[in-house]
Amino acid sequence: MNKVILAGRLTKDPEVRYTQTGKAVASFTLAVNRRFTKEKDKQQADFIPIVIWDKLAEVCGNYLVKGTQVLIEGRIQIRNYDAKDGSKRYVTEVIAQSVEFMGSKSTTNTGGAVPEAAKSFGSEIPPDEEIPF
Amino acid sequence: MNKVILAGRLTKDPEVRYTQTGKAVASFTLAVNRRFTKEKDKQQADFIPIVIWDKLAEVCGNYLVKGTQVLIEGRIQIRNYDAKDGSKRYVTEVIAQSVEFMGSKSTTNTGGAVPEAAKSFGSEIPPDEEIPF
Amino acid sequence: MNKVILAGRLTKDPEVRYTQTGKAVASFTLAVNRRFTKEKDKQQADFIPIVIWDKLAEVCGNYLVKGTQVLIEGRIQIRNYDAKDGSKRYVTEVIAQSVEFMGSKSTTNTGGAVPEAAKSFGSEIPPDEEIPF
Amino acid sequence: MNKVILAGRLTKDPEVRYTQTGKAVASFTLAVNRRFTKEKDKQQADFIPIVIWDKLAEVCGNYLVKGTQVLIEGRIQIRNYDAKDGSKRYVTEVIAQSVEFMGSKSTTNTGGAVPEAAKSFGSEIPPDEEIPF
DNA sequence: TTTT
DNA sequence: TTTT
Repeated sequence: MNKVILAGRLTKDPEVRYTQTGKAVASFTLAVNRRFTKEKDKQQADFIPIVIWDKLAEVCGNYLVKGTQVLIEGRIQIRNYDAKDGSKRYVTEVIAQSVEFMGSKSTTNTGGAVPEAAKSFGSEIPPDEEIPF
Repeated sequence: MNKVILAGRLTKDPEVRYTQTGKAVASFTLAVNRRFTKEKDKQQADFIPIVIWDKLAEVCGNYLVKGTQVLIEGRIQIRNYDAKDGSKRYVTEVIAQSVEFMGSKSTTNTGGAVPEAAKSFGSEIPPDEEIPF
Repeated sequence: MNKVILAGRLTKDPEVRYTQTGKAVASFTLAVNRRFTKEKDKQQADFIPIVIWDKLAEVCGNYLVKGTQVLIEGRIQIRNYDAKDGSKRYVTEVIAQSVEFMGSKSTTNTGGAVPEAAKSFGSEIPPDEEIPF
Repeated sequence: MNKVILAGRLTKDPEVRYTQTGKAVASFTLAVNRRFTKEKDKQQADFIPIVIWDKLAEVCGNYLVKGTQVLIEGRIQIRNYDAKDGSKRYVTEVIAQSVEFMGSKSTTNTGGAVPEAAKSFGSEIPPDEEIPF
């Protein structure tokens, strides 16, 4: 079990790229506000890198923009790469498995509204069926 | 581990009552929309009974109203009681441990805004401290 | 968002049935212990009805037995049916979307071990791929 | 909302230190195995840094050892520090809010068993009370 | 019995 | 750098 649930806002428009095999990958940083701790604690936030694959990446690229409020479900993943100085470096990202829009209508690139059908995606639920007992 | 996370809207204003020992208990039903399943599937929802105790109950009584969009964290609890016909009956409720307001400004009873300090409560986070290594 | 995570033990072997269209449905009750509350509080538990569909239902039917310890991810669903006395009755169930075996080797029906490949199922993760940036 | 749930095993004994103000902080790395992806994919895991504060830190220091299987609930936190070369570096950690032991009895340092009362801690649940309606 |  |  490796499960993450985050509510926050995009700090910038998503970037969408493609792997050599043609898979879409979207990425952005999510600002997740911390709970107030009484004192005026200058509204702290964690800035968490989000990565999204495939069709979900494309939908996000089309509908999310800087400031959009989303509810993300995913998992933590740690990637390593070699720094220029030869040392091994680690990046921690949340791989999103589903993304839900939340209330607040932020400005969108297109000025348009999000179609009802695109408000929630990534883990469809099968239609209700009679349970045979 | 018994953990529940729900995003939805109150189907009515919360009811707040008090136990004989003076503890506050709030309750309401949360409408949680299901994911679309392609077909026009007439916007299905689950209507989930929520129960909240103590100070959190009072805050909810003060700020939440019918239609408010919230993000709830809690646990499933099964209570049993004796029906009038003598049989044992079970109720399943979600005991909320924390409640967060979400974007969409629905009409409020008071017409007033939710104070910033009341937007999220139930599991405060201690201020950041230096980790000693 | 309608997400549930439960850790507990089956109170009996799963029952597997089939819908008229041939879909498998497994069901069982999960005993989820509550957190101790200091006093000897006689080890309380919630007994939560679990429902599982399709291939996952069959795997569960094959490997889970009374006493097996599992970690379940799913969603709350409320079903209604008509009682014999004509009134409407509601049942709350957790629809499991993934099931993970946990440590404790309980007795199994077959006396055999759970094959490594069956220890966790319901939400496979694609193999790691280079992120193109 | 910033919620993480992880099941995995400690890759080493926890380290417990103290801040200048005397608060305990425990830390260790949790190995969280990924879901199989069919192929023999050489049992991949994510190695996730866990940080625990206060009393919970001390309990963990006393009972957890390398190999212990645990279920952790917490939140993602990003800390920044200045590298020796003057650049800003970021560390991502999971701050654990509750820890539950899981089945598998791994070898312990002490050779002793975990007392029942220490099996789960960090988010106690109040004893059941009559709901006044 | 239900929310948007 | 890593657990079973």
